[in-house]
Amino acid sequence: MAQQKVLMVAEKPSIALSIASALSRGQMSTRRGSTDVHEFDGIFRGFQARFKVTSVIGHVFSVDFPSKFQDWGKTNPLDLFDAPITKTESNPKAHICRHLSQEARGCGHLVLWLDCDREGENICFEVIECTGFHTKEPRRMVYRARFSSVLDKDILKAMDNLVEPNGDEALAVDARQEIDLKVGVAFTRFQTTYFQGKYGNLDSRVISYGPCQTPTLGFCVQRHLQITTFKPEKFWVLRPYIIQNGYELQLEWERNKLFDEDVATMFQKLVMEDGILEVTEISEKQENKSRPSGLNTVNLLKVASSALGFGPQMAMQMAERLYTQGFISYPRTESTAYPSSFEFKGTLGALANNPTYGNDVQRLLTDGFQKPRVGTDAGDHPPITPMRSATEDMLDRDAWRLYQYVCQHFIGTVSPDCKYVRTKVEFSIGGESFHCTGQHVTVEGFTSVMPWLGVNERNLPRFMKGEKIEVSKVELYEGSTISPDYLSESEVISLMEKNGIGTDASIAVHINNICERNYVQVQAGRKLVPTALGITLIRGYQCIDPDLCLPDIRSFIEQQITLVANGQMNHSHVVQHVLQQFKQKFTYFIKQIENMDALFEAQFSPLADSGRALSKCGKCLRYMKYISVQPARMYCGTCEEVYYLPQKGTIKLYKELSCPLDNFELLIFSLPGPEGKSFPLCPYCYNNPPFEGVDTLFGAVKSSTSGKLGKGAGMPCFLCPHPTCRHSVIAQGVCACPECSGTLVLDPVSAPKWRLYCNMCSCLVFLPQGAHRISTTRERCPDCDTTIIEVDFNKKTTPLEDGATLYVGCILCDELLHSLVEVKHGKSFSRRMRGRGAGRGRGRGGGKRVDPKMSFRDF
DNA sequence: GCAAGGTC
Repeated sequence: MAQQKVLMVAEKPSIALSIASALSRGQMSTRRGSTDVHEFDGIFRGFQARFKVTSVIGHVFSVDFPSKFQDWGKTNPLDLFDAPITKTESNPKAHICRHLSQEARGCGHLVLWLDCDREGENICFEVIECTGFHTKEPRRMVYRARFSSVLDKDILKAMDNLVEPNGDEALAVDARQEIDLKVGVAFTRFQTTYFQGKYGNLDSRVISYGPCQTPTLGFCVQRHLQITTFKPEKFWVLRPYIIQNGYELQLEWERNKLFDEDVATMFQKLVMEDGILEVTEISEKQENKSRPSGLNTVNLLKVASSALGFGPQMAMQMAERLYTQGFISYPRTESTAYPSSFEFKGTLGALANNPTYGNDVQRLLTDGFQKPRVGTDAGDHPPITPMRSATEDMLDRDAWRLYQYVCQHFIGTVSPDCKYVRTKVEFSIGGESFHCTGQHVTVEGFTSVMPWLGVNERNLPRFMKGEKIEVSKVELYEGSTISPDYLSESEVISLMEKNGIGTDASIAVHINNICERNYVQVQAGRKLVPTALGITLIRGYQCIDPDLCLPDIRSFIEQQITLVANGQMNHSHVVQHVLQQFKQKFTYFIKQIENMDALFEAQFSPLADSGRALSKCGKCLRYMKYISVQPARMYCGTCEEVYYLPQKGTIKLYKELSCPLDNFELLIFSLPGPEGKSFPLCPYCYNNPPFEGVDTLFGAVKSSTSGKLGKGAGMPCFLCPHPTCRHSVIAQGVCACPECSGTLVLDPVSAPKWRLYCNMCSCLVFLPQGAHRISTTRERCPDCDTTIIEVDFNKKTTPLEDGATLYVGCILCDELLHSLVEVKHGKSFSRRMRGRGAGRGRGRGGGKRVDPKMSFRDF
C-alpha cells in the first residue's frame, strides 16, 4: 500500500518547527517555501506515513469591503452596514494560500495545529479552505490537535488525542470580524469627513472610531474630567511627638484627618492640656503577604510599563523575541494558573546554573518549593515562564531586564509567602487615641527574589502597657486633598483587561492607536494624557450616545458572538441583530452630530479661518487658503471646496503660473532633505486627474509613493501627459529612467544644483552644477531621442571656450554635457541609455504619441 | 484614509 501523506499546519513558523522536532525526534529535513516545510517519516494512526509540517503566519485572510465601497466620496457610510464583505489574503505577497494548496496536493490527512483559541479555530477553517480539504472527499480527513504548550510531551499527547475543528468558534470570529469592520469603518468615515471638512486645525488625518480604541480613550478622558472638576479640600491632622529611648517618634491619630479646622484645634488643645500619653495597648499580629500567581501577558505588560518603562508595543516585541529565541515560554496568555502537569522541577532546573538566579533556584530545589497560588485558567497557554537560562551578555539591555522579570516572577510563584510581625502600640491622651506601628520580617519568602515587593522593617522603641510618656510637641498639620493623577498606561491596561477590551495580543495596538491618532499623549511616568481632540470626541459621544464610548460596547459584541461560539445561536442571525442595533445608533449619531459639532466649534477653528491665502482658485479666481496641519490641503472659502495636497513637504506658489486645463494657479511641492524632489502641481488636477488612464497608466506611482503624495495620491504635473503645457511630463521629461519604467524629468527649481529625478522611483541624476539656467527645449536628439536641453552656464565657471555661456545638447550623446552629468541613485546610465534610446526612443506629445509611457519606454 | 484580530 502506498505511503500515506499527512499535512500539518501551525499558526506560525516557530511552532511548526517545534512540532516537527518533537514528532520526528529531530530527524526531519527542512525546505524553504512561503514558510518552511519540515518533512519526516513516522506512524500516523497505525500506518506508515510521510509527514509535512508547515505553518501560516497568523490569519491567512482578512475582511474588507468590495472595491465598489472603497471610495469615500461615492459611498454613504450608512450603506456599509448592509454591504457585502469579502475575504482577501492578509498578506498577498507571502502567497500563503498558494503554498498551502501546493503542499496539500497528494495528502490524505490534514492536521491543524493552530493556537487553541477562537482565532486559532477560525484560522483552521482558513487553512481548510486553502488546502481544498473542505470538498467532501471521504478519504481526505481533517483533524484538530489541541495543545497548550510546545513541550515535546504535550505535542505527543495532542497527537494521540486528535479531535475535530470547532466550526462554531470559527463562526464567532467571522461574526466579530464583520461587526468590527462595518461599525468601525462607518463611524470613522462619517466623522472624519464631517469634521475634516469643517475644521482646519484638527491634528489627526483620520478621526477614527472603533469598539476597542474608543472605550480605551474613554478611560483616559474620564480621568481627565475627574481631574479638571476636582475641588481640593483642606484638612487637619493632629500629630503628637514623643521622645522614647532617645528616638523622636510621630504618632498617628485614630481619627486620621478632620475637615473642620475649629474642631481639630479643639482636639489639639485637649491633647496639649493633658500633656501625658498613656500606653493603652500593645499588640502583635502575624501578617502574610502572598506570593504571586503565574504571569500572564497583561501583567507582564503592566510591569513593563510601570517598572521598566517599556511601552506595551515594545514589551510585546521583546517578549516575542525572547520566546522565539527559546528563553521564555509563549508570551501571549491569559492564564495565571499553571496546568496540573506543569514541570516546576524542570523549569527550575533550567535555571539551576544561572549566575543570577542559580542560588535562589538551588535552594528551592533542595529545601522544596511551594505549589503556586491558585490563579485563573483561561484554557489557552500556561503562564509565562523562563525556558532556558540566559545571562546578561547574551541579551541586549532591555531584553535582559524583561527576561529578569520573567525569572523573578516565576521563582516568586514557587517561593514561600512573605511573613512578618506587625506591632501596634496604642496611646491615649486628652480623651483622644493615637498609635504607632512597627514591622519585623520573619520570612522573606518570594520578596527575596522580588525585592521591590519587600516589607519595610520598622523598629519601635520598647513600650510597657500603662507606661506614661510626656508629649514633646503637638503639631496641627494642615493639608489639602489632591486630585487623582492621569491614568498610567499600566492602569489603562488593567481597565482594558477588566472590561474585556482587546486581547492580550491587541491591547498594545489599541493604546498605540489612540496615541497615533493624537487622542492621547504619553507623558512622564507613562501617563496617558488626552489631547483636546481626544477630549472633544469623548465628550461628544457622551452627549449624543454615551454607549458609543463605554466599555460595555465591546462586552456586548463579545457576549453576542459567544452565543455563536457555544452553538446557542446562528451566526448570521447574531450578525444581523448586532448590526441592526449599531445601524440605529449610527443613524441617531448622524442626526445628532450638531451637538458634538458644538464642542468642536468651541475647540477648533473653522476651515475658513485657518490657513493663509496662497493661490488662486480656477473656478472663482479668489485666493484659496493653505492649511498646513495634516492633512495638508487647500481650501477655497468661496466654492467651499477642499483640495488635498501631497503630505510631509513644503508648498509654495509656483511663479503665479496656472494650469491650462482649469486655470488653477500652480503650486510647487518640495520633499525635505537635500535629495528631496520638487515638483509642480495643480491643486485641481492633483485631486481630479484630468486624463483618462493616468490612474492606471501610473498605477505604480500611485501605490509606491502614496505615502508621500497623500490623499488621492493624485496627479502632479510630472505625471500629466498634457501635450503643450510647459510643466507636463511631455515638456519636462528628458529620457527614460535607467532604473525603472519611469521618466527622468527636470527638477525646475533645483538651481544651482540642477538635477533630473525619476517620476516613479528614487533615481536622481545631477546636471552641470552651478549653471545659471537649465531648461528643456522642444527638440530631441536625432540619435537617441532624448530631449535636448539648454544650459546657460555661469560666466565664471563656464567650461566653454571664450567665456561663452549658452550651450545646447543631448545629455547622453554630447561629449561635453555627458561628462558633466552624474548619476546619484541608480546605475551608470550612459551605455545602457544610449543602447536603449537609439533609433526608437521618445516621441514628443505634440507629435504622433501622446502616451508618455509608451514613448519613453518601449526599448 | 477606515476596525480588530492574528503574526513579523
